[in-house]
Amino acid sequence: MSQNLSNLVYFLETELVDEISKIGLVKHYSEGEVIIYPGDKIDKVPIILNGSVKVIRENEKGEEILLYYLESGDTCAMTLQCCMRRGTSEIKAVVGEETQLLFVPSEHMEEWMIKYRSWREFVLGNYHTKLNELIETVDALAFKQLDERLMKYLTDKAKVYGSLELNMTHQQIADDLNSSRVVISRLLKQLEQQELISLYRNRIVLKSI
DNA sequence: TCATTAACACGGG
DNA sequence: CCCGTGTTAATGA
Repeated sequence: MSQNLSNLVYFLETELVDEISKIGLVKHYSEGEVIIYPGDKIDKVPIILNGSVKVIRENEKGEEILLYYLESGDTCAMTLQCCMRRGTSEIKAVVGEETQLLFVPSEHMEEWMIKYRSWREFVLGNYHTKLNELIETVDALAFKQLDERLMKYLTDKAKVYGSLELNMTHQQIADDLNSSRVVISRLLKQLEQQELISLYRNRIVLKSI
């Protein structure tokens, strides 16, 4: 396990990796499982060993928007921030595909931030990339038309799964983008005519990322 | 004007 | 067959 982690986050000090492997707890999740609900008390920091996790913001009506994905070697910036303040979660975390998470009790966070330069870099690096992804998402929501959002959604998915081939229905996409299937079907058809994608039943193939 | 809802036919798996 | 897909018409924001 510690081997697994040090491969993902190669610059962590060996001393730190030892410490993590001593107190860390590995948990396995399958697709669709909810790891964190809004309002949950956070006392552990997750690090993604493999798979992918969707970080989702929910309003009071239960409507959702996808903030960003977490992938191997990522930690959740939102959760970390919760841990440091000993707060509750503002977000929901759902497993995208089969995932292994490494949990580290949050009481070590402050100490590690001071003690380990590599941990600081790891955390700040993650903050940086996730904040940028969040800005991209905000841009897409605020400024882009649905067709551009759809294309971003498809390429994001392709990146997360590491494949140009996506197995999902138009309805699922419509749900994720808070739209209707009619619109998604029409836009996908347009993208196909622009030769950006190919459409099949339950399957969409991107020409490139 | 453009999205959503409902309705319907087609056909792939 | 079942349901995902492609379209259309009516309605609403």
